[in-house]
Amino acid sequence: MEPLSRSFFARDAVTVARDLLGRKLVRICGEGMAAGLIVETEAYVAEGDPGNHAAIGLTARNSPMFGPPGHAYVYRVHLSFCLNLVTAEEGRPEAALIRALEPTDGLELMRRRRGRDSLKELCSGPGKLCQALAIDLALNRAAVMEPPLFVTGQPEAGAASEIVVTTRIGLRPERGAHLPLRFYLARSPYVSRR
DNA sequence: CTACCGATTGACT
DNA sequence: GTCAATCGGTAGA
Repeated sequence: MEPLSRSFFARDAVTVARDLLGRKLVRICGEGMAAGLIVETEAYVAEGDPGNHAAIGLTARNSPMFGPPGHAYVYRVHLSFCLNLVTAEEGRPEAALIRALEPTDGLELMRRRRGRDSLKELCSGPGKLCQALAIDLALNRAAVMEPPLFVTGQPEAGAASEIVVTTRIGLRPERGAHLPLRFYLARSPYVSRR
């Protein structure tokens, strides 16, 4: 299936975050392919969002968010990595955080990387899926419209695509914790939290 | 240089 | 539910 191209990402983060649900995130490297369906995302927006890393202005870390859409913004938090897909337009820092996948391809590879057997423990969190797909700082700023990392497929249709909108995970109250910017597939058992 | 702290996870009560 | 691990980004002296 064809990777989604620039125009998909060149929209506001909320629209992209919702539209990513049900599509497939594919990671290819020397060890093989690992992939899963995106079942949970969050949006970080340019205006009125103190939880956005870019809310403090341009820094060395958040600079990928100020670049063109369709690229990865990968950062470390504690011992984990998080993958964001930059959206909107250059100079307007918005991104969609990938929070959980339903594992579909390369299950044994992901099990080995995670050190867990259970399907539900492979990609049910932003740090978990980065470990399962071998995503780290080496992919920061990389285009996500071509191998080794890209998104493909059509969104789920019908009842399976029912979307729940809630508040984002892990933000302190003053960082916009009340904003309805988290999205997940209502019927998926692979989301990080309910 | 130091101090603080986080868009997390896993182990434990 | 609670809490520690562990490291780099950021601000400030």
